[in-house]
Amino acid sequence: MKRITIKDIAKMLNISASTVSRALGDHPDVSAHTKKRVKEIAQKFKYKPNLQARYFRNKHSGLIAIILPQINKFFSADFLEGVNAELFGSSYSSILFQSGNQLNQEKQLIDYCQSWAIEGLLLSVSGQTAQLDHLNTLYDFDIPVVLVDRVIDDKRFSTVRIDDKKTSMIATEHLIKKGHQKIVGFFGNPSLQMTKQRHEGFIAALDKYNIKHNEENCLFFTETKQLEIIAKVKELENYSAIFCMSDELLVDVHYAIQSLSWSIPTDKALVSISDGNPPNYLYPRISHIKHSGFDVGKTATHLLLSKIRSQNLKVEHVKVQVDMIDGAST
Amino acid sequence: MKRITIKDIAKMLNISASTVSRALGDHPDVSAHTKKRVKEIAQKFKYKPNLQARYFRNKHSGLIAIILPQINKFFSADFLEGVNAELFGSSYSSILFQSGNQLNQEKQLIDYCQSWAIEGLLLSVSGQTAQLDHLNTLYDFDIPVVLVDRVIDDKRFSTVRIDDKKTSMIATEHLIKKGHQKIVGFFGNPSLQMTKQRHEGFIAALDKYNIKHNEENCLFFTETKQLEIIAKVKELENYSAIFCMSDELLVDVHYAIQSLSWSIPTDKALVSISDGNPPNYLYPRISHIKHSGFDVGKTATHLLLSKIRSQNLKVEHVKVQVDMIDGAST
DNA sequence: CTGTTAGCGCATTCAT
DNA sequence: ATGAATGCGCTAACAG
Repeated sequence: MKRITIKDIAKMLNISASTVSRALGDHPDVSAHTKKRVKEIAQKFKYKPNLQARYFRNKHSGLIAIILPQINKFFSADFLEGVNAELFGSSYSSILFQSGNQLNQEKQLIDYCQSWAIEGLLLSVSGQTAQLDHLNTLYDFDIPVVLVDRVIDDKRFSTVRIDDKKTSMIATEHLIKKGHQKIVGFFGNPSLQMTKQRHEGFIAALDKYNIKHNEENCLFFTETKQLEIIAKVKELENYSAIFCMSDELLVDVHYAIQSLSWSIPTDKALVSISDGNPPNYLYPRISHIKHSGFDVGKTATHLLLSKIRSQNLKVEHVKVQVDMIDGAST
Repeated sequence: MKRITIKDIAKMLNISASTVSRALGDHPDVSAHTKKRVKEIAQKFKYKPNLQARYFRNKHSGLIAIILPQINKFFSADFLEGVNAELFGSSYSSILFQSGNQLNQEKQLIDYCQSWAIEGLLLSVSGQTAQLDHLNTLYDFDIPVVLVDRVIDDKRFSTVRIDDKKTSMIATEHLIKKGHQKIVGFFGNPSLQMTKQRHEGFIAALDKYNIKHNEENCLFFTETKQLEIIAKVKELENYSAIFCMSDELLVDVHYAIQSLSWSIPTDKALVSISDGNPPNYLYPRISHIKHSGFDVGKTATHLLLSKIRSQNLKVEHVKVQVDMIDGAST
């Protein structure tokens, strides 16, 4: 069966295509009678407007693109839910891509997106991305970009994320206030700005309480390899508490602790920055700062849509609210 | 700055738009000289083809839609990775929607997708979906649909999933072979066909070994509420082993067991059908049947693309390979 | 209230 | 080897 178009309806009723278009759009100029006839036919033959054609005609694509390094289990799922929640009913749809955490793929995808005539982009940069020259064209063509979560400083683009430094500072202070002095921090890819800032916050908290530290207090993992992490955890007998900057690290550290038959929080206290999922099914519940992917997604999308709609070109840096959630791990 | 079109390039070079179009497409008829000039200008002014226009002209949208009940942490992320992996370089892009596990939203989205002139659909149905009348139009218009994971029997549509019954049978047998006779099964929404089949497999395994059972052996949870699950687990002193049909259930059951200070596998053995993630960071490692979302996504997308490209209208029911992975929980 | 015309960007005839 | 003309489906300006 063939898809029916406005023209087809027009022919059937011996009226013009524009009248059909207007009738379907409930334009006030069209008589109730005509509207009724048009809508009946439309219904009967399952007419669906062709959005590609409509948007094309109106010179806007109705598409925004999302580029993530990867669709990982923890943050991304919530993030996408947030984006979708905000997009629902907005007349915009999202096309989703993953850069595989590689800069050259990220570049390719950004090019590709532009061919799709996207009207906006939500970007979480790859671990290899150090600056944003590959967004020049988007900027030149006034296509709004909102950087999320993993961001890079660039005065041209708005960002939505948590206050990484403050967040990890709070988490670390939480441990200190519980009486811990020997604290070790687990961090991800050190080339990411997010990692740098979470690291800074960790150090700042230690400094604030005059707790001595050196390089050994901070462990970095470019890729989270469970075995490597377990090996490291084994060597932490002198520490009484562990800070994890992400869920990826948390789950492996937690596993390591359990496999060593250490108990939480007696032998090792544990705190994490997390999307809030693993802390609720790891035992005991993990004290964490909730970094809600949903909120980041929703907020970023809201901002992006407002930019698209109002040509709001003011650069904003939104810090999403975080909450400290007390578990039994500290 | 304004985006440049073929026409603009044509004007700049005082040649016709069709020549530019051909030059950009490396059509053999165009002289090397012209090609060079055209490409230089294109590069200089950052020309990007407008895919919407191109696809529109060629009467195909280049879009496939993905509709999931929700983008949950466990299965969906891997699934989307699989889809994207297969789509990469395919000249197709995906638009992603979530039905919120509600039939009316699912219907709305399917309508909406058709307005996008999608060329194919990957659908995992909502928990409320009992039959597939709302796919009639897609079927009538020859738009291929592949049902994934959560499927519904319908002779019109291909499916990609695991062999649910066999899978849970194997998992249950695994427990039985380890000497367990008192086994309880945790199941999700009982209205889903997936749940029914996993339940059947569970029962079949018990029957095969002449293990008596009744309704109390099988617990169903329409929504996975941790508290409810913990309460149930508490009552399982007479059982020596637990089967979980999904990761969602596994993590909560595991938490419950730990909170009761029962040890795994001594007090309770534990086996699950899983995407393979939680089993690796819960302690001890959980024996599970790996239900790879990635494989399902990749396979389903591959099938969908083949249907789109070759008008392959044969209905196929693909069962994705699963592996039993021995952990320390059994 | 309705019809005619035109054009969004592109690729494909059919010319030359 | 290049150009002119056409139309994909839709809507908006203009005309009546």
